[in-house]
Amino acid sequence: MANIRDVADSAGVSVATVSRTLQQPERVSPKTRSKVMAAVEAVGYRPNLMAVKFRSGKTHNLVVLVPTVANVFFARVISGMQEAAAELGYSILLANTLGNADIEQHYAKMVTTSQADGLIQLRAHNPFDASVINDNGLLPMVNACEVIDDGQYPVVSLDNRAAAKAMTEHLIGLGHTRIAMVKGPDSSPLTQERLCGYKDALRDADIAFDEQLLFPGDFTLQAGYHAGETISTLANRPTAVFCENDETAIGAMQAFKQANLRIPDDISVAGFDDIAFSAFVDPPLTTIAQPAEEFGRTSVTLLVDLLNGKIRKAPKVIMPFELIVRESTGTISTRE
Amino acid sequence: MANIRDVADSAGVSVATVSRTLQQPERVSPKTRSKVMAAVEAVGYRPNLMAVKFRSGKTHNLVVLVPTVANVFFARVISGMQEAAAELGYSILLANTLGNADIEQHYAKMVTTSQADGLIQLRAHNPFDASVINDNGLLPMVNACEVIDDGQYPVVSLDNRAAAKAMTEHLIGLGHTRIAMVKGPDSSPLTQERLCGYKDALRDADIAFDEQLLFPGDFTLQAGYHAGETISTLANRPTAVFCENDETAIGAMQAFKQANLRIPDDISVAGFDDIAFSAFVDPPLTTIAQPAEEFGRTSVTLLVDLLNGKIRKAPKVIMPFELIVRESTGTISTRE
DNA sequence: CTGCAAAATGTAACCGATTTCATTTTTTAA
DNA sequence: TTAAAAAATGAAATCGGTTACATTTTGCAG
Repeated sequence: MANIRDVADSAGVSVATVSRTLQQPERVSPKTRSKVMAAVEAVGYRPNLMAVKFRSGKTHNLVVLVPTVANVFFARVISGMQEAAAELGYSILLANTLGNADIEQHYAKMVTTSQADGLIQLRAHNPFDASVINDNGLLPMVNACEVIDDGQYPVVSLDNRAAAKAMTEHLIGLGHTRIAMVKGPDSSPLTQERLCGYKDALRDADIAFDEQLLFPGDFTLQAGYHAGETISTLANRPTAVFCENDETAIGAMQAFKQANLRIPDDISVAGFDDIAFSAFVDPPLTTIAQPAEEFGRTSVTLLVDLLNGKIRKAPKVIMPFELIVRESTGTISTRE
Repeated sequence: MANIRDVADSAGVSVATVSRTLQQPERVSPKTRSKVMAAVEAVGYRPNLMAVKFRSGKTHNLVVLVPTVANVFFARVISGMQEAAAELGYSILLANTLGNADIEQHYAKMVTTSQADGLIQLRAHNPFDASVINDNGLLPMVNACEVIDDGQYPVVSLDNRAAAKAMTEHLIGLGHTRIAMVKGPDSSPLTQERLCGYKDALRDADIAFDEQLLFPGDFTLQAGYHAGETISTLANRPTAVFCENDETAIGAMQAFKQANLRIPDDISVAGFDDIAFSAFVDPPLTTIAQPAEEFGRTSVTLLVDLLNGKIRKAPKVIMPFELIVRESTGTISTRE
């Protein structure tokens, strides 16, 4: 692989001149410039950006820790990140952690070992072990989607509580009073926040909260299906089910159909995220739309600002949500 | 950020000794070793891996060009890659190209500028421009899923023709003779290969190929829906529709339902890929399962072998497929 | 034509690790 | 006790760029 010295020799100039020709062409004479450019072509020079990054101490790489790229919502977030990163001259190092602490550690270490400038974490979990944090103070991290809101790091999130409340109110508005909820993992703050919003709405409507109407889930189709099966067989079946994400809702809908329940006549189903599939299931799913791509773009922008010292104290960005009413929710059937 | 010299000073040894302590502990005396380890702790040393990679000339980074991470099939492939890469000590640099040539170029250049050791391309397109190829001969690339089969690069693919033939035969076996096909982009070799398989099966069954039964698509839900709408209104409607991927099939199913067509009584629908959603739509989708994660794992393994010079000539790995018969395909309804 | 400022170019240090080769210290055998 | 061999350690080169500083060349005014 030809290096800058080869170019310099071939052009009969010094390496400094070559470097200048490529970085600040106006600083070299036109004659030299063309001589150098010709030499670059002649020897097939490609700069070793590893060397550049090493010397500059700036990698222009950003690590993104995503629980799973198989989650359609995250896929959209990532697209947004990629876009913003490209514009700002950064590359995304995507870590599909799959909930595996080792993988998470491995990629997080890229920041502490100068392989990346910063990190975006999409889970509510600090990937840096204590020793690192104590040694170096805060690390360049932005926390998005599912956040730890301790004011330490910049945060990009949704008002999940308000969104869940809005959805629950929508269901209440349709006349439902027995509204089940299929949760995410209890360890996830998302689950907690959305549960709070659900309770808020019930309280406001003077509907007693019933622990029995909560069903466990983990944001997968399978979990939704399983919850749906359980709910189908219930003696005093709820008339509406609010699922904490669309995958879960789609899984549950499938179970209801197999139990010969009509949606929404027998049971209303609502999701969260507005993934592409939601509009193409039968019936189309009522859900909460999140600006997923915008989450990604904002996270990247924020992180780059942080890296450039443009941020004093950790900002908290709350993204807007939108209630998307489709056909999976409706009034209680009179035929019951 | 503490560097190796700080450690050396703190421990009262040379940098060489520090390096050896960390790389080959058995080469230093136990006394020195503990002294150095203590110093490492004391100064909070984290090796600058950028420097290491620069010097060694090996980045242990692999670039992956994926058309879109929003495609659920690719999401699975990526998971497999990440897994294999982690095991082999490599990191994945994921480029969500979104069909954008600039992004593709940007990431491909990471290989030619020493920022990554190799590249995996999931599209049938050589991302390196001619100049690079001419200068350096073949670049370390593996082509997977949608491949350019010119024998230049290692390839990991499916026998798409055979798979499409198998699916078409399944439909013919159910009694269908008017079988529509919703294609992918015509520019994609996948489209071509699957179309060939479709024709193969028709020919074997002495069914005339009808150009009118081909519908354009681009692997999205929207395209499937659109094709489905068109097909619904056809005078001489086909009794089965073979879609070139699951997203398309799910989109088409939605259109059929809205046109009050029963699946599979009025029309059978088949997909390709066996994404997770396929089992959770109504009715569950008949499709071709591809070992997506295995695609990813194999691609990475192959690329690493290539990098280590363990490969003489470009191998061609054909992955197995499986016909998954669910409920979206059936015999023609007698009620017609 | 001379002198000086500005422009162009070159020399060499530097980034942080690894590694070769040289040197010192320790161990072993005579 | 001493010489030779082995082990431990250190000094310095190296990877490929960038850049501060030094030097040379050019341009222009007097």
